Amino acid sequence: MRPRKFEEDAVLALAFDSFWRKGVRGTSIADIARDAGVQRGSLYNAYGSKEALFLKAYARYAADYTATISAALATGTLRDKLDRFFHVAIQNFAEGTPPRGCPTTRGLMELSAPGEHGLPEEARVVFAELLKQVEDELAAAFQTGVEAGEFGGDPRASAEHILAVVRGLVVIDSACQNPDKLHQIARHTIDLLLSAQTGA
Amino acid sequence: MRPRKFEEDAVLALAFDSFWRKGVRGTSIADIARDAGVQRGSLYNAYGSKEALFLKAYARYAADYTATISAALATGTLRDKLDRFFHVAIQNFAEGTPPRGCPTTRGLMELSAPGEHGLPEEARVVFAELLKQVEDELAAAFQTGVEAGEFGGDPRASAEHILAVVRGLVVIDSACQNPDKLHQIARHTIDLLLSAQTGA
DNA sequence: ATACTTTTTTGACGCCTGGTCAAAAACACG
DNA sequence: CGTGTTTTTGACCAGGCGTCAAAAAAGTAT
Repeated sequence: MRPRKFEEDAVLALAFDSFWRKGVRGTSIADIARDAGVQRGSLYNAYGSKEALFLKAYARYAADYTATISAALATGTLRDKLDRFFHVAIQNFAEGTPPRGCPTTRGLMELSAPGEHGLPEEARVVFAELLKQVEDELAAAFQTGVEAGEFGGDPRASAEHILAVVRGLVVIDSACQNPDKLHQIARHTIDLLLSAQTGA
Repeated sequence: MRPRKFEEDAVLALAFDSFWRKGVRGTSIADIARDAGVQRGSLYNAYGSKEALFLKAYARYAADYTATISAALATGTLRDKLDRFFHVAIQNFAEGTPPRGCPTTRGLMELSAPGEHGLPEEARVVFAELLKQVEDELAAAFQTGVEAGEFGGDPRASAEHILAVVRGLVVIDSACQNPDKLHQIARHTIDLLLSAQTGA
């Protein structure tokens, strides 16, 4: 056996940074190879394809992201949790100049029809799992709120609602580049959910 | 002068269909040229670049789309309007097998940083205009609702909220391919907005 | 130590894509 | 019927993904 000459984790981090900023289709293997000081062929030998490399790099990101979300939903009142949730979610994609955007959302829009060239079905599953996990954690937070008498609505429906709004914020930010507006919408969403169904 | 040999409108329609299904980066000029029975060079002569061709094709789509939205918001109670709005919006991107997705949302995620290769800043402006127009029409519908005593919330904030949810539905659909879930979320959103702030 | 095995690395190759360009062809107009 | 303008055409380039066979490097067994 011969060991890898390059730092696998460093390459993955570096590659994902580019995928994050420019999308999968927008980044070339040659870019990654140059930045990493590695030959293109080595990357193909190690990962097989650009899409496979992306999936491996995305797994690292997903673990980080869900950990951050979990932390935001760990303690405090339901309102505290939702405030922090929106804060970290918005920060994740609205950060940087220009903002990096959301790799999950961008990835979902880069999915290709079967047979076409692009992100494979496998990627859809991975993206869907991340969304599901976030939704589940939100639902759990609402459920806790119900049990604590803070909330009277449907936990599942509310979680789905929040998830939709957050995904929408990603898209809206790409169009209008105005973080304040995002936070306004987030605030309004929280008020709507908490005020409407506190007594039910 | 020598007139164009190809039907400009037919080429634009054909091109946009491909952009819609596969994204701008995912469609090649060669594909469009082959489908249209036109030489690649002719397209470059007529439009200058793939991005410019997309922008021209997108303008046709945008006019159609906003007309559809306007029609949905034209008559009936506020609830009727919102029901129809979500219906046509969801139909627009969830139709087809596989669903075509939303060209505006996909386009926003294909925007490239200045200097990079991809959809230019000009495209962002066009996308933002479409979103703004939809938001304005929604706000007007809410405003009418306020004047008719059907609604007691903030028209602008409510319009922004709806817009965010719809954009989110596009993304969620890409991940989970379940139109029923989309309509559930839409229904929940409408109920939330209308029930919470009817009396205020 | 030396040879063998296994894996990685390397660099050349093929094919596709966006884009350019100059020459040829087609049309309108005087 | 010529003239001039525009479109069309086809060759060309750079850069992108992916492949492959040969070379190099390391572990392992003798």
